[in-house]
Amino acid sequence: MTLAYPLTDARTARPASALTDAFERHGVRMTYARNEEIYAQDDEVELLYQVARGVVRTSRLTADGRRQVGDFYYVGDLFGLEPGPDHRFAAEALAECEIMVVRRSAVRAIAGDAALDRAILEAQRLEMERLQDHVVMLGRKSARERVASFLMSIAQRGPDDHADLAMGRQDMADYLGLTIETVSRMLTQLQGEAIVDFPSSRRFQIRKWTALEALAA
Amino acid sequence: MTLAYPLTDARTARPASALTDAFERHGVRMTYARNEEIYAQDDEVELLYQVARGVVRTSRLTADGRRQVGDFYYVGDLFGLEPGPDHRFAAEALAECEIMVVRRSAVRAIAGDAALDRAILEAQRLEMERLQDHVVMLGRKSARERVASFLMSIAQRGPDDHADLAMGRQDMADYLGLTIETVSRMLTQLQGEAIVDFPSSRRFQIRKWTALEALAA
DNA sequence: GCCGCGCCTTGACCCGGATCAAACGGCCGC
DNA sequence: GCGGCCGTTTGATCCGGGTCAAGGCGCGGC
Repeated sequence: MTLAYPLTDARTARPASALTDAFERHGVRMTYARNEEIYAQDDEVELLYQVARGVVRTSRLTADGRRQVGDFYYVGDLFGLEPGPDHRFAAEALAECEIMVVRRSAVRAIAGDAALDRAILEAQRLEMERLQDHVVMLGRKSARERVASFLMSIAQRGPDDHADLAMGRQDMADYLGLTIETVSRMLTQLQGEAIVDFPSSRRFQIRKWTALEALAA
Repeated sequence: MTLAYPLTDARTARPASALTDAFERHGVRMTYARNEEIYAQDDEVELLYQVARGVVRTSRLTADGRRQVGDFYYVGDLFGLEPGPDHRFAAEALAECEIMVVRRSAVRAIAGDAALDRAILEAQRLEMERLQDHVVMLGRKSARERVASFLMSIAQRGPDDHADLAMGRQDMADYLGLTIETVSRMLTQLQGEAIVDFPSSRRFQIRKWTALEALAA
């Protein structure tokens, strides 16, 4: 993802500096290569993570190899906040990433840091709301609607109407509960209707916001 | 739901008495008729609820009338724990219910009640894990697998292998992201294979646990 | 008993999305 | 510039589950 403006948490639209400070003071900066695993499914939950550069995806593999992507995390986002004793989703770097990492115990030790506390609660809230939306989407939306919702949510992150997809078609498909072919077809279809425009396969622009909004349902 | 054993929280297998006490002291007991709304989608979050009798379902309606059921809550379960300022799912009584209700502010006032705090955290953890499982199910499982998982999860609640469905086929379908006809067909199919047995439409017994487990994936 | 009403099941058909297969296109190494 | 590779698109076909339309069945009212 290209950073169009200074380091802020795009999801809360609040400066992330207080949070970032806490991570700088108490945490470690790690670098992960493309597709490298940050933590595994069933790993013990003991760390808290923040994206400093790059994009992260969480995913879960079923016994027979089907994959469901949980979510994507961008610069400033906290992740790894699962409430149970171990991770039910793995986390991987979508592209080369820098991740700030702190131990849960360190978090507890510096509890009272109001900015950090607020940020964690806020991240948990977002996590849950996105899970709820994900359930509704997977349970009740058509392929076309899922793809439209996805493009909307990406586009809403940036200030202008041009946006970059950090992930490939397979990751989109596994997030949306579809196949790669269906995702591709829906994109072609939306482009054919001049609702969106893809100058390249990873970059797009929304041409008809209202049409896309109506589809996203 | 028929109570097979004394009032305990079936999901945590811990006696619910301490929790129940807190609700008795600080809360109000309410009665709701079948299909009555306990809180609405978009209502402000201000209360905390516990099922004392009956079964509750949460659901969300899209603009064009499609419905997704979030989850079902049984005797002892806490619900209404959404972290945002307002409810994204409504809650309704599946059958006649008694619900213990306390204000969030009262909860804050008696914070430090260790049993209550633990119970709330535990309920939040369960909520999130069930959302995660729901996402994987809706994203990546076939109709047959979804129905099988659902029956498994119901059966696991009770001590014996006979179980009652508190909900009708439409509620199951809306939980599983299917239609009522598909749910019915899958049940007939599983019964045809002697994996489960339905002596009546709301009561069933699992005959081949391993087969069902394999299906539930 | 018998009717009526809700809920559930069954059947026939259709369609959206999966599957299988091939072609396309951007990008990197040479 | 030219191959080869990987990710994406496109095409043809299939099939799981949705849709539409009848029955069946249990239950309560009369």
